[in-house]
Amino acid sequence: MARKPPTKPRKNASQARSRATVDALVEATARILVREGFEKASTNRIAEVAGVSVGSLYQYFPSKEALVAAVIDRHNEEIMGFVRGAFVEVADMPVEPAVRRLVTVAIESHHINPRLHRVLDEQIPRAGKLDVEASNREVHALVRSYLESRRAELRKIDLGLAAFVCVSTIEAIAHNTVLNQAEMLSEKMVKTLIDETTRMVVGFLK
Amino acid sequence: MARKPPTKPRKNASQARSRATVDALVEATARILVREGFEKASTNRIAEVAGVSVGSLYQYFPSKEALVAAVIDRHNEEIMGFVRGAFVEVADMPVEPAVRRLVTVAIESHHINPRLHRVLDEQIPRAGKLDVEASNREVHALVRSYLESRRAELRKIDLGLAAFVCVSTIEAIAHNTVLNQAEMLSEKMVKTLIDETTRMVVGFLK
DNA sequence: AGAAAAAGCGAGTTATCGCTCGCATTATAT
DNA sequence: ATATAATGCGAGCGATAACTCGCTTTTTCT
Repeated sequence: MARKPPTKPRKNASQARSRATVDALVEATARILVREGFEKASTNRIAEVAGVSVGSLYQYFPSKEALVAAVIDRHNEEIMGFVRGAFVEVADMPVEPAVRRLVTVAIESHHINPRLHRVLDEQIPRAGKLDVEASNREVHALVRSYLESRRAELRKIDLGLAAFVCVSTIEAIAHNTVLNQAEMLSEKMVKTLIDETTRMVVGFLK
Repeated sequence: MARKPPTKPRKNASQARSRATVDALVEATARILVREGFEKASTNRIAEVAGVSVGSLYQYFPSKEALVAAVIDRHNEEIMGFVRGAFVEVADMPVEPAVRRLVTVAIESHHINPRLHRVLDEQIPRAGKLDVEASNREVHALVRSYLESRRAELRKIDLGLAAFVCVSTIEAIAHNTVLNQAEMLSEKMVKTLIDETTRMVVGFLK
């Protein structure tokens, strides 16, 4: 008897239907954030929408913040999936088409879940925002290493600085395009915008 | 007798020491945001730090949000003061030095109260963020009208689009420079960054 | 000086919300 | 079958925070 000490510190991994519970909780949180806003996302409400009890919620998430962080993480990973794929695609391309592709992907990736993206951007008090910062660093590193591989095509410039400028620029334009300009963007406008952004960045690098 | 109906709807203008009270409240809010963070900025605490009572607070501000909005407004107006000045300076300059000046001002303006700027950016759930949006529109209009006045120097390009790209780019680089890269920036690095950003934007426009 | 209005006060009300805890149900192991 | 662990439940506790209200103090006006 007494195989093991019951080990119940809090927030354990899962191995069956508990997975479903965790998923339901994260999904419910995302839905509430989108449909009712951050303020309405109380733990009781989240549990209710997820169809589980508050008690269950606290078995898997030590705090409300952890839950929101999980939503952010999930969304972030979706986007990073796209982005990493783009860098693989682009690895052997010359600068101009590569930049064009990356700009396009930056804009597309903001379309994954724009309503959630907006809420996360505008309403969530990201204290440490460790995840986002990690993604930023990763993107920076990816850009930098691509630029290194194409150094021959580029003018003399510090690659760290170049990567910083490229990432900031492309991200900002993609972000503002999708979130600020509402969704009233014609296909053609977007095409023009991609052309112009590409032109600017390529002109800067060469 | 009965000169006027007592008119006490809430949140009236002021005409004496009440100005001081209002100022103290806004200032206290800003200080708490910077020193203790958004979560600690309760109305009771704000009143305490301002040296007034909660009751007085609610005579001038109908809600906590109104107070935070006032802080945002004040900070925004400080920055917009700089920015408007820059556009006056720049009005008769050719594109290259004008862009250089605007990039410099964008970076400088993030140095006005960086700690507050960071808190407002990271911790404040800006619901409508009407003020910020208004500032954005104003900056966009200023850039656009400058570009119009220099149309002869520019390549053929839609000026609205050009303004959008310029504003997004310069703002993002300034923002990331001051807030993300910590404050570990040498004078020389900043100079290089201004050079490179100017080069990119000017190259894009011409 | 005296009255009325403006400004200020702060204990208390009300409500919400994060989170716990003891117990019930379901799955796994022997 | 029965013990043991895993999962789930939800009423309720404790804390906190936004905001009110009746009252006092200060200023303004005549």
